[in-house]
Amino acid sequence: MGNARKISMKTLERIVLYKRILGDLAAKGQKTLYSHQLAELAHNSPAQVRRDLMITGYSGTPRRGYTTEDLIKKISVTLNETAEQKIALVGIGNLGRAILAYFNYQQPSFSIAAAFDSDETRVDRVIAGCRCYHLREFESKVKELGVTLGIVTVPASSAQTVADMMVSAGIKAILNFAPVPLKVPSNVFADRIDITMALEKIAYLASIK
Amino acid sequence: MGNARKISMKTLERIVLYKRILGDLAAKGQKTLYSHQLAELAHNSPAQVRRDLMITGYSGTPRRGYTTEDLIKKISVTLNETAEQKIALVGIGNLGRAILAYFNYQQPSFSIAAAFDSDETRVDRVIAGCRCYHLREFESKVKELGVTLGIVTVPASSAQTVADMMVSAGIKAILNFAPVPLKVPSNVFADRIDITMALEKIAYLASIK
DNA sequence: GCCTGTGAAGCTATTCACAGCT
DNA sequence: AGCTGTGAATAGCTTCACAGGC
Repeated sequence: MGNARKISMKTLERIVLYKRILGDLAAKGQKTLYSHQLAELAHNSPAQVRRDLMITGYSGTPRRGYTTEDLIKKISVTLNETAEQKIALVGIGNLGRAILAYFNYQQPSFSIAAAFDSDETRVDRVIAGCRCYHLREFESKVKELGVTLGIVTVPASSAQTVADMMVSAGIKAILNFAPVPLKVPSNVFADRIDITMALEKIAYLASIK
Repeated sequence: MGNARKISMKTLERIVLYKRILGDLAAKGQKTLYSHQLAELAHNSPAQVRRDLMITGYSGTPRRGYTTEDLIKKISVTLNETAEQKIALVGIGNLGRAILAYFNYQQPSFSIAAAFDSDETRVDRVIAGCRCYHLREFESKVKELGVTLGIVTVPASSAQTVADMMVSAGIKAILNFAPVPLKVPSNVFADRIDITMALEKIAYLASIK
């Protein structure tokens, strides 16, 4: 589904950040801003900001800069945020519960439509407004609810199995918190957030300072 | 403290991943491996692996590849993992607790030395083996315990304040889970893990597939 | 033969610098 | 005067391709 002028991964990440920053500014009533202001808030350069915004097709006006609301809208369109996408989370452990709590009370733009676990003691209840099912119901629920995104918060040993289930249920992109890279077909996208690796990275950076 | 032949951020991230993969293989008894095997496990190319490993100074032998244990050791040295670094976590909410639980039972290589919160009802107890203190004790405890790394799991509104406290207590690197970029002096490193942004990114990637 | 290490090429991303607009 | 948008230059990263070793 694409008006997709191909966006690079790095630009994509920054644009998502710009959108959030702009949202915060808009909420505070700021109507316009310059590339150097956005750059300062995003911790990068004005040239970088202008270059990134080119791909949205939005043009600011010289002298007045960008109109906050218009730019937000243009970014949303660029990111194809027309249809709300639904999320399925698998792995109702500590981290899974934390993510459920985080989302369903402070993120309006996304919703976790259902959560799953293979442990009978964790299912058939509601956490932070989200229904929890046994993993055996995964495929049918995903199809019934029209889920397109998956979050994996199971231990490393079962992450790949869960990813395979997600792929065969038709999920198009996966966010994986397990400390292992997932193997998925090329029409599915898998990204990983690995807290231990992030710590090792900052530990190194601390050690050379 | 540096034998630091400058490592780029991307290489650093991959090397950390290699180390973990190698650790898993070593635990399974694998003694040697080739660049193409490591590449497959890390989802990148053999040339990339060999290029990355150059920076550790370790040489494999042609025909037999790399010796798992030796390579792990060499990577550890490259990452300056001589002195164990201690971590302070601030923000004992759902996510903070999940991280405490995750670490202190399955990560031997790091330890969260103390946790802090400004809410009186969350302090003066032990979670997953980690003592919880009121934020007012932060600086003295950090100095007493020799903490060098910080994890921020407070809401966006107080993240910068907490980061400032960390900086003035002498912490050298910060891992930030709050959805806002932190402003820190250039001798401190701040990295961010932003779950919402990660989701927006995969949502976009799902939408163009 | 089949691996490693690495110079060189190719590619991607960032920054510079300036014309054009208001 | 002071901003934007964008070619052109630079810097950074990845892949190619091959000499050298076992």
